Amino acid sequence: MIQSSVSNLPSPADHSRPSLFVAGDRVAVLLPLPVEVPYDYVVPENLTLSVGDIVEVPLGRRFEIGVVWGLAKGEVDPQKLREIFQRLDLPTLSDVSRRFIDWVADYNLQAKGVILRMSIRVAKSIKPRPPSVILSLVKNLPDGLRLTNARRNVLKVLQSGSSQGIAQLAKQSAVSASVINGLIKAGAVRKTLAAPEPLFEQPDPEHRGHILEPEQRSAATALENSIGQGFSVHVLEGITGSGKTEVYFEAVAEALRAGKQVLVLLPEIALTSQWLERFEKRFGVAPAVWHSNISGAVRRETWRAVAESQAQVLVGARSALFLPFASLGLIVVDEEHDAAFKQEEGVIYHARDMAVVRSREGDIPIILASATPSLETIVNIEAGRYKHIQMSRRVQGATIPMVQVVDMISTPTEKGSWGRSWLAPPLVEAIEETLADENQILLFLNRRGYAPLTLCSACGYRLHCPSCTAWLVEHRLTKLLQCHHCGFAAPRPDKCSACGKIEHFVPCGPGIERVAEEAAARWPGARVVAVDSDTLERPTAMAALVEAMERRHIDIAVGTQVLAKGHHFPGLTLVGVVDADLGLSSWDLRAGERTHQLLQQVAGRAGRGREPGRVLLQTYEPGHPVLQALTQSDKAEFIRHEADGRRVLGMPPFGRLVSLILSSPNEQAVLQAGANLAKQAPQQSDLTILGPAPALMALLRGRHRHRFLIKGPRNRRLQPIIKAWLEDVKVPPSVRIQVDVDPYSFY
DNA sequence: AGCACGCCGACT
DNA sequence: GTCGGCGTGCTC
Repeated sequence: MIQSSVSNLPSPADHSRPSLFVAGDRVAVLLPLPVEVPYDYVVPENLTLSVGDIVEVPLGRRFEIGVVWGLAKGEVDPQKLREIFQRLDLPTLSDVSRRFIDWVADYNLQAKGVILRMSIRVAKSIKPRPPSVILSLVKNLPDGLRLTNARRNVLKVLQSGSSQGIAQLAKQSAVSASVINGLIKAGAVRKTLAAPEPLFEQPDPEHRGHILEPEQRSAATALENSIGQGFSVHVLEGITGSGKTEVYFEAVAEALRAGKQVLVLLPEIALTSQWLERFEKRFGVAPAVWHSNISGAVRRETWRAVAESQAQVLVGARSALFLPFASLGLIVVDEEHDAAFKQEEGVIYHARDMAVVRSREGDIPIILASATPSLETIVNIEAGRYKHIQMSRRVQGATIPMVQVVDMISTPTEKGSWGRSWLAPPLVEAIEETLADENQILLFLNRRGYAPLTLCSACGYRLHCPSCTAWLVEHRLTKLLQCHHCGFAAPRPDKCSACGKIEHFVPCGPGIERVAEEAAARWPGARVVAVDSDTLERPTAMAALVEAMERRHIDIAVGTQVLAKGHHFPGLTLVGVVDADLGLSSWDLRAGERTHQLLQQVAGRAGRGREPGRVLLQTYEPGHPVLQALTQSDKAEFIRHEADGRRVLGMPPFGRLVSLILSSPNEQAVLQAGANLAKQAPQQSDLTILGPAPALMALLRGRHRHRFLIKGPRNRRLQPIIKAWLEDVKVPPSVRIQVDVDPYSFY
């Protein structure tokens, strides 16, 4: 849906103006702060700057880094102008990067500085990397050199070749650094400086070509041919197990041959050790990696390596899109349908859509890969804006799993010694057969913890979060009731605060811990694990789990979507979806589409090895179009149904939405602000404005929330209208207004 | 984002 | 009487 807005936006600013600035010039410097516009500064004596240079400037009583954005407009009181302090020895931000930042800020109605911050946040703490020190023996030892034992040791080590770094040589010769410094001073050892060692090894496009099947080969060729040919969007659609990754690796290889950098975006959750292993197998070395968990030093070196073209391939989560690539030649967005690409907090943007914009600004190809492309993407294919490559065969003879619906109305669960059951007889039977065959089982339930709700059996009081509109979820692992929205956690109270009864709280509904409890009770010999984001907190936990699965140390894994994405377990032949209806009821225009994608993905975990796979979906609505589409494998019909529904309502991708969320700890202030905005709401016949209304999550982290939803036709830019509206209305600063362009979640 | 300025509650 | 809480507003 980005495409249409791309075409009717003004073309990027003309950069033909002079790009060198000398002493006395006034330049605009964009700071990585919540500022809408660049600030003006004066270029000092002895400094020449170009657009994109990273500089340090005085701001108030401190210093801040910023980027030269262009010539100053000259509207600022000359009294206020201050001099740029210095140019930093960092790579210049490219024209493309700067245009991209401008575009993203405009489109998402965010302050430019905030977008810049995502690009250069780490630059602040980067010191120039010290050159590497090379120590070597001089040809003729100086006369009168006093040779001690320690000195002899050092010379002996150096005789076998030069050495790097004083500390290292000292260690090798078993002496202290002062001995080496003494030898340098005496002229026996020569110290030379060289360029720092590159930290990122170059991936080799010819390292080990994958043998592709004919369908994969022709897909790969189409992608390879797009490299170097300017902007294009290819959608690589292939069912799970069809080998999409190996296919787009060939496009990556082609970009490397052309000397270009490649960015691969994955949803955070799919960025796994298995993916990295596949990359290393194909290219000989690991790629550079970028996500929210990488630590300071690695982060800084990676940033620099990307900006200096040292790192040729970078794989990362959505924030990697804003890295200042010096010579980007290809972007791949894998699992493009995944809602995790939508950043929901702080700076709100959709990484897949912005990636398309980044490609267009850089005039390079982009590949969107998925087994279940989003409706937005499908509509773009049908309109001819995106090229479509389809793969419909699983590689290496693996078959497509058989999907079967378990109707929970006609085959209800039966009680057992462990209490209520969550597994209906047909699923129980399938599990027993699978256990007997010594194969593995995945029970999928997208609910963390033990029980999603706890209530008082005496009065019906439900335990809820004190600062959010949400139930507290019981976690037996930690023995705490937790709020999944704000992090509130407390032990279960003994006494009901409503009726005063003691010990009357009962868990309601299943989470993965509870299903695992049942499985362990039913099949005492089976090895059962429960896996959700809580149990995978340590970074090594996932790798350990994958290994345990591969070595068949686990029979039944009960897990949330952390288990459903990006993994390949050869021994897994049965997938049981405990509650296929979860997610269908929530009021969210993409609920059906998302559930379909998620279930398809889960189903794809089954039967990726030699044995055929089987999928059972427990549901109370066996006739629902989402489930019909899965059992009859009639995706096209489902998509048509989904598209028709949205077209009729003028919903995305056939219309545009912007959501405004007003929030404050003070409910009165929110109501007042909502009323003020409503009074001034733009009145245009083709716009629909809904609200203000309490948000679904009316209280979140102690803030009261009300929202507006603005709906307009697809060919209409809503941003200028919203911008004018928000500038018109004064809202007390205690009320925060979050603008969400193309909203995905509606809480 | 920082940082100062400002206006109201408990302290050496 | 001041110290300091964080609400508010500004930084070229």
